[in-house]
Amino acid sequence: MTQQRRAILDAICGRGSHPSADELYHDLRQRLPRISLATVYRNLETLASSGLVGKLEHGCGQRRFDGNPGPHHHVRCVCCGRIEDLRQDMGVPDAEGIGRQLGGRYRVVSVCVDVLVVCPGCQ
Amino acid sequence: MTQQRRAILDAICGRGSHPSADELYHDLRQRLPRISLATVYRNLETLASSGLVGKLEHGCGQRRFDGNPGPHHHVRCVCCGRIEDLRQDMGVPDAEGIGRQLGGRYRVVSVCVDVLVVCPGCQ
DNA sequence: GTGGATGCAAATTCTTTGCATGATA
DNA sequence: TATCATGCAAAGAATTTGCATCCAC
Repeated sequence: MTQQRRAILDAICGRGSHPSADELYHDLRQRLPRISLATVYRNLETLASSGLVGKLEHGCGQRRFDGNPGPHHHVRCVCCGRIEDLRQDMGVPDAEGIGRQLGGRYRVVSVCVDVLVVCPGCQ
Repeated sequence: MTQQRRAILDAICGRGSHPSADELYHDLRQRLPRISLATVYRNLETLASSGLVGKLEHGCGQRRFDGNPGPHHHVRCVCCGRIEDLRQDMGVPDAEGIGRQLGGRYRVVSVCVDVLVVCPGCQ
């Protein structure tokens, strides 16, 4: 756990939002002016594969990361691109429930729900 | 509706899978050797915005397109990357149901569910 | 000291755009 | 004929990789 990796983890958890690698990079440079974008990408990948952060592939061209690695869903505004966590499960079955419905041939890793909306600010 | 656009629509509907722009491009060159990748991208965008095909942003780095534009969910294998349609709704509330639960402040456009699995072939 | 992590730059990959030409209605 | 679509090539954007150096254990 290098100071860069810790700073990246702090930055992503401290934000509470769903930043892109580039946004994190610009934030981090205030604390660590010599940090490189490659380090941000490499550490996000490392942190994601060890389950400490989540990776969102739903964006328009650019990947977002999530300081909350637990299972939860997202609301994404199709106008401004902002992503928010969905607190309740909204009645969506969890991985086990979906797995049962699929009949056991698949091992279900996770269930990702993305609710595309026009948010109040964009209407 | 040019012959290129029709060929692209045929190719994506005829496949039944969820090809990337590049896969479609290579398929199409057998019929239209002079077609360009830019034309494929432009037409997929056009077809998607007129609702004739679906766009999947969930892939790893590369966008996939869907010949079935209606609302339905997907199963994606985290090993081989294959995407399949999920026929049943699996008990997931539809856009209206989610909209009600969100309390009316958001206009819900669609609900995308991605079930990440290890498929039978990859286990 | 050793192995993994870093910074930098270059390379890759996917996608979009500019522009002259060609096809369509 | 006027308009929109195409092919080609170049540009752009996001991400990854090669490599020498540096840091943590």
